[in-house]
Amino acid sequence: MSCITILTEKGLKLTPQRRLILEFIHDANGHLTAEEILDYVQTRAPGVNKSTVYRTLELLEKLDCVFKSELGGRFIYHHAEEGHHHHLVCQICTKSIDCDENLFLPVEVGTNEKYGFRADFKHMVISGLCADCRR
Amino acid sequence: MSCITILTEKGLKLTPQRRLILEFIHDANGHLTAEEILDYVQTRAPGVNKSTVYRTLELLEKLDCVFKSELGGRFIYHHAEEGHHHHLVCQICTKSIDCDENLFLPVEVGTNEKYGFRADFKHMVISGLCADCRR
DNA sequence: CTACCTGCAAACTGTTTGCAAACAA
DNA sequence: TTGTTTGCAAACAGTTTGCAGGTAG
Repeated sequence: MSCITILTEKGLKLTPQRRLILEFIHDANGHLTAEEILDYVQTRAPGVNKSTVYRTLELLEKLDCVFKSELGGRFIYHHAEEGHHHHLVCQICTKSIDCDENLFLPVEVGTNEKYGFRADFKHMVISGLCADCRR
Repeated sequence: MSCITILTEKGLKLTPQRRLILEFIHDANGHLTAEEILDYVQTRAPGVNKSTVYRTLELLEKLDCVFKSELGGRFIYHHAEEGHHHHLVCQICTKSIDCDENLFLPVEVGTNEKYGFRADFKHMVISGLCADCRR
C-alpha cells in the first residue's frame, strides 16, 4: 500500500509539501538527512519550513512509511519498502551501498541463541570502507 | 598498555579530572553518554566542566583508549579493551548486553565477498528486545 | 466548514570553541 | 618554567515546540 493511500485513509492530508517530501524520499537510492530533504523541497517550493519537514518525517515514520536511523550524530531517513534494508556507508567517500538484508541472518540467530536477544535489523547503517576507497 | 601510560608517554598530563573520567569509563560495564560521565565526575569533583569531559573523550578516542558510537541521536562511549566490542541494547528497558564480537564475522565476510566492502564492526550498537522484555 | 497542516520564531539538547587563568611535570 | 589543561561563556548544529493563520477535503 502506498504512502499516499496510508495518509488519506487516516484522514490525513496530502499537501504539496508532503507530496514533495514523499517524492524525494521515494526516488532516493540511499538514505537522506533532514537537511537534504529540506534543500530539495525548497528548490521546488521555496518557503517551505524545516519544521514542516521534521514533522512530516515524524509522521511518515509513525505510519511506517520511512525508517529513521542515525549516522554521524544526526538522523537519516529512507523509505520503508521491502528489500535492501541496510546501508553500507563508506567512511571516506560517504557513498552508500544498499545491502541485502539477510546478510544479517546469522547475527540474528546468534544473538537469539546466545543471549535471548531479538535483534532489530530493519534499519542498519554499517560504517566501513568501500571497494574503491580500500585501495 | 594502559591509558595512563599512553597519556604520559605522549607528554600529556594526568589531571584529576582525567583520572576520574578514565576510572569511570574503565569500571563501566556498558557504554556511557557524556552526560553520565559528567554526572559521575561531578559527584567526585564538583565544578568540573562539561567541556573538559568532551575534550577528554575526544582525546581518549584519538589515543584509541575509548570507542565512540551513537545511540538515539547522541554519542556514547566505552573503553577500548579486547573482547566484548558490541552492545545489544534493549529498546524497552535500555539495558545493554555485551556481545561476542565474532558474531559479526559472517556479515563481515558477506559484505566483503558481495560488495567488496570492508565493514568496520568495532563498535556496533544493536537495537532490539532483550530476553526479559520479549515476554 | 473544520480538522488538519503550515510558517515563523523561539526554545531546546547535545556538542564545540576561544580565551585567560591554573596547573602537572 | 612551560606547554598542557581547565573553567567559563558563548557559539553552534540539529531538532522540537507553541501558536496564529492557512488550506485540503
